[in-house]
Amino acid sequence: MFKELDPILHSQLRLAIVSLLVSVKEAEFTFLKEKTNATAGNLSVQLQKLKDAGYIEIEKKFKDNYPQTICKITPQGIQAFETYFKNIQEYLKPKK
Amino acid sequence: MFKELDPILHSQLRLAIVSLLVSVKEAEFTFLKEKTNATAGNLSVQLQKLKDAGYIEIEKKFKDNYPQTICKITPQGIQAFETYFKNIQEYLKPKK
DNA sequence: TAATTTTGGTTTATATTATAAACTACTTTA
DNA sequence: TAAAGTAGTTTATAATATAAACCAAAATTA
Repeated sequence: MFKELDPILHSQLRLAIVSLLVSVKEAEFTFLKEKTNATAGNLSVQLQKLKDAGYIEIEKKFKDNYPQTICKITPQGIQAFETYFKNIQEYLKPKK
Repeated sequence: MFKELDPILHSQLRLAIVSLLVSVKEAEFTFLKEKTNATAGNLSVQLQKLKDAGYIEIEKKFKDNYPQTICKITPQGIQAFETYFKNIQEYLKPKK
């Protein structure tokens, strides 16, 4: 009845990150930080976990002399998000 | 943009419990255990947390000589579930 | 130009959570 | 009366989330 909710995605901040990335396809660290209201430390840790899970790619560059971290969702990440979406519906809709 | 997800409800097992209780209004411990596939220990702990939060009421009786734990959702619990439902939509729908 | 602040992060320490394992208390069955 | 089953609770541990502290370079200010 209740399917397992992917623990990587069932986290407020990581879900917000992935939610943003599925739409924009590419985002800077600072953009994600602003949109999610996360602290930099927390964001850094959670991005690393999403990367370790293969759900996002992280590219580090320099822009205007400053370090810049670019994040992109992977096909795996999209798939995981869609599955999470499907599975949580069961928890949200009233049972009969 | 992203609203806070009530940490009491943003837990796979507690969300499943509340999801069941909003529909049935009253359920036994053993019923919840079956439906959620939780271990008894985990279920016991999470029910206590939901009770501490004021989201459910727990009544302990005896039935056929055995202890029986009956759980009911409270108005606060229903309210919290509805709010959680609303808030998580933002995380689930694609951003524009 | 030396000190201070800002930017864009990472690492680490801690508090909170989730969970399983162990335990309790009682009942039924053999 | 010993063993197994029912219906839980308590406790110990592992996993998570998060903030605080830290780092390095760039920019600003004095």
